[in-house]
Amino acid sequence: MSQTNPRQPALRTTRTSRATGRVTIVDVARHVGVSPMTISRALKTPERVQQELRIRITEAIAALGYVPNQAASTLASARSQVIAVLVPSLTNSVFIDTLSGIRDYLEQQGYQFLIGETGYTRDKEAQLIATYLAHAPAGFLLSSVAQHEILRGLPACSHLPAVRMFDLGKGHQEMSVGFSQIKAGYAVARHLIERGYRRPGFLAAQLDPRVMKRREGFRKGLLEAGLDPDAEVLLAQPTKVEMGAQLLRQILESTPDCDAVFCCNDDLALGALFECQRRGIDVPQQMAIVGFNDLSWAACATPSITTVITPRYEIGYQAAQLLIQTLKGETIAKPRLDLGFELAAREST
Amino acid sequence: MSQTNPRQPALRTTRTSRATGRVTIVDVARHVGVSPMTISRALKTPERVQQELRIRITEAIAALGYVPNQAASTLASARSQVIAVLVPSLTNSVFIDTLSGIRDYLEQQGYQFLIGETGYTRDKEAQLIATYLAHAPAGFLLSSVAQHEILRGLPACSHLPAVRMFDLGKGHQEMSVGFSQIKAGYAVARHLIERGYRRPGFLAAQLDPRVMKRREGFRKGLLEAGLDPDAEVLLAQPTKVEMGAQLLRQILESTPDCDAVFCCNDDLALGALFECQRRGIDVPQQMAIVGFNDLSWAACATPSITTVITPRYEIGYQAAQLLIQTLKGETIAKPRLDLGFELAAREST
DNA sequence: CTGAAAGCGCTTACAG
DNA sequence: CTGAAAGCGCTTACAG
Repeated sequence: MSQTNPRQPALRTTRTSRATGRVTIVDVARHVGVSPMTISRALKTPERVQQELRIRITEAIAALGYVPNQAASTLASARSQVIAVLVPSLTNSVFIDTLSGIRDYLEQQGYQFLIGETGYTRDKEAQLIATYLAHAPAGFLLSSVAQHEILRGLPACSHLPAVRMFDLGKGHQEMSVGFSQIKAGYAVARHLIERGYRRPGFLAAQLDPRVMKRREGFRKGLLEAGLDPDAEVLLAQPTKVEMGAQLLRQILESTPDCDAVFCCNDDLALGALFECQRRGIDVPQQMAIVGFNDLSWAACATPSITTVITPRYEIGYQAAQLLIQTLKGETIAKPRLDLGFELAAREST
Repeated sequence: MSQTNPRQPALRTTRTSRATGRVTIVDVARHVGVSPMTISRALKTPERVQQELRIRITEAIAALGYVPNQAASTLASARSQVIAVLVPSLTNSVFIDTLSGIRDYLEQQGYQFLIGETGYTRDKEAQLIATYLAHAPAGFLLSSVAQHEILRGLPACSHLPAVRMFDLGKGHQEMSVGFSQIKAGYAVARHLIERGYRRPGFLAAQLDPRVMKRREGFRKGLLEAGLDPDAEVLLAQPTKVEMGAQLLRQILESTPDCDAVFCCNDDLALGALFECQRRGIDVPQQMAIVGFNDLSWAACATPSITTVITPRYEIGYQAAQLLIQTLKGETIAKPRLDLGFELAAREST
């Protein structure tokens, strides 16, 4: 250990005992003839390195096939380039679009992301957050209030930035990107009322808080118009197309004079449409159908399905943007982004 | 620096200069009164730590709220707990089920995964593989031949285990989990022929290698039966429901006597069904429709859609299992897992 | 603009 | 079964 000759064989042996064989920043530095620190700078803050040197470093990196070791970087800087994203469900295509938005923004910023599926349960959410903490994520993109609460309750991550997606936060304390679920439900009620339907029902599965807010807005609209809001069938099970058929059968039994249904998502709407076709119920003459989200089939179904177009991709993109801006220490003008929604009136109503 | 008194303030300052405030393995060790090494063992190989000690350590970890630092672990061991998964598309629900399978297995094994969307282009695949290398993934789960080639071409990861999903490898050199796309296409042809259709067409978008293999099998079946295999419309664009309608219109123009269509996936089949309904073409009397994958709507459409049930979840689960077994150094009995498929004959044929 | 030193929090490889 | 030493490959915090 007291030997100082760099060519000393014993030293080499010692250095090699745990060698991984990977090309490191030290190899690049040696190749160029500068210190490792300069390589690090050329990578992170190129403007602080002489241009001529920068070019030689870039060439050396390519020549040696150097790939930075993220683990070393994360350990040394106590900051990772990983964002933890928590969504209730991957099976639900709704969140896939949001993930695409997140990915597109994070990719261009050099960040990676870890996707956690919470399955709509609080235990699972808490467990996932704990797991992800071990990866020292730079921040969180969440999609429920519960997640926010859990995160803030953990001392280890009370400082980590988080953005809530899909619904809007109360005030400016938490960042959020989404739209008003209540207003969307209300808009659907208004649409049906204006088209003259007098006995609209509500069909829902997977009763997460957002679905319940849509219901709240829908009921409000019906009540305001003097209509009975209690024609509804709610099931806690996971949503799938087939369940739309089942829910339609159920509401037809409990409310035989039901003339329109607001399905809490397009999968259910599709199932309801198929069930109407199967029973020879004419849509929209005998039964109007409204979906939610504008998934790919809504516009091209026969008849085309009236639905609420939601800015899913944008929610992901802008939530990611908000998070990265926060990480960079930029000031956030609007920590609460209402991206709105649009009701697409089609043949099914 | 030569000071040895542990309470020496200057030393504390030095130690604190880059302190992250996180609870580390050293804190836990101090709390229990053992060396950090013992804590590490209690976590990784508990059977090598005295039971009484193990319990005290577990308690200390809970009391202090210790979360292991993955970056440090990865750096020290040169092995991460991250698996890189590359799929062509997230929008396609087909891969979502596979991701669920992957997640379920990896989660129980304590692994995380990074998802990359290759978008069916080779450049993107190469770029993603390079990015993921920086995270020192323990292995790869891939879904195309090109990915395998790229990976094996990079010296940095020629040693990393990889499993190919969806189709089967040639020999035993690479690990693969999937089924024969050619046989599946062939089975669809046989089914249509047996039901008496004489002019079946093939509709496809997103012409990836797997789609082309289905086509190959389908054509083989038609040729064997003495039928003309050239009634087909192929589009390179990404697949979506609406395109099914468009493809049906096109084949009706190019092949007016077409009496059945094999759509390369269920999205296209749904769009084709809607188009038939729109035009008043009776399914299956005037036009039979076959899809692929058995997505949720196929069974409950009106009429229900004949399709090929593919073991998507299982493919993900077993591919992950194969990979982890390899990482653990276990011997792999069957590196090439044919999980098969099943043709579900329904009302649309 | 560039570099020498120290440290991030673990695990490896030995010793005992 | 337990521990002291060294090292993984970067970045921080200073110096110059």
